[in-house]
Amino acid sequence: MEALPPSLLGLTTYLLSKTGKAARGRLAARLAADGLRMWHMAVLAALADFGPHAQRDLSARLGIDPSDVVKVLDELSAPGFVDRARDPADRRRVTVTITAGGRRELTRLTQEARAIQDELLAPLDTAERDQLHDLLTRILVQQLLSGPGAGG
Amino acid sequence: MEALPPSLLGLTTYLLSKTGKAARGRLAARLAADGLRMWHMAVLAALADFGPHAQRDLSARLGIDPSDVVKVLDELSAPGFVDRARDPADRRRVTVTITAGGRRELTRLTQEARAIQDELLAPLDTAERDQLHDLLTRILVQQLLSGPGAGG
DNA sequence: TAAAATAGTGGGTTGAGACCTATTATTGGG
DNA sequence: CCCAATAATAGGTCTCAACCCACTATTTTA
Repeated sequence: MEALPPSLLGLTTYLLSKTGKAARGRLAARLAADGLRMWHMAVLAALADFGPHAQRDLSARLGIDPSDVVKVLDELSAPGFVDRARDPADRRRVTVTITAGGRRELTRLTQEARAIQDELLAPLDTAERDQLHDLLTRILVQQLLSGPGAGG
Repeated sequence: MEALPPSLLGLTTYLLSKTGKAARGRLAARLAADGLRMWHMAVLAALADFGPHAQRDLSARLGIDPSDVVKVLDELSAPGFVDRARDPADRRRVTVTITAGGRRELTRLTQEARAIQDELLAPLDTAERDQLHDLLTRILVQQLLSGPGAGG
């Protein structure tokens, strides 16, 4: 087994990048089996957790370009995972709502994500998994604060 | 501040993917300032840590396609970071060696990677950073064993 | 009520990364 | 000595993600 360069393995940045890629890759593979990608799951999750959104609000919440939201929703509404309805109060807006089928799909995807997670985190015991989750959460929170809307 | 969906934040897979992307993104940005990408740094690190390689060996060690190695080396030899010399013992092979300039560049890149790391891991204390590094290392090691050359 | 701003949409571009094939030079086995 | 395998190389393809601009419909504002 050819070893990877210690210069790289010593960098947490590199480890994060590499394990993150593995996580993303596995998740993406499962999503692809349903013809979906990452953003599809994120949009379903946002709609399930926070209720109906105008497309613009989905864009803002998830940090995805408005024109890309359109495309993702096109693909989510085709199999009936979301409903798009013109907002009668402001007819420029389209209110997006998750359907029962969409919720079922999200549940399925979430279960599969947990299965992937169990494989990925196999070398860690429960306490270590919680620890990892906590550390990553704190990093991400800081990212969100210092990143896009910094200084608020 | 619009919150991200808890459905996603509860998945370690998602956190890994997200923080990994942040790490990769920041590192890539610094590399891009020197006209380099991830693989350039990985190749320099491999050459610095393990000495000269035939291109095929670089390909095997880093898990990068042989034809992509060619392109990366083209770009590393232009600024003089590596030397390519035909192997006299087997004239099909090209022995790639890192130059003094290449080592200097790698040192610079590594320092910048550590600076990025300090920003990224700012919310964690030293013990927590070590802990994170350890957890990620164990995940990655398992990845490498169960992944490409599994069952050896 | 005319002009400016906003929401959604369609149709692109770009860059990275992974992968694939054909070609040339060289080596080693039959 | 001929053939198969190997090393490097050139020149592609494909997907994903992240943008960006132009256009239409609608609402808000001055």
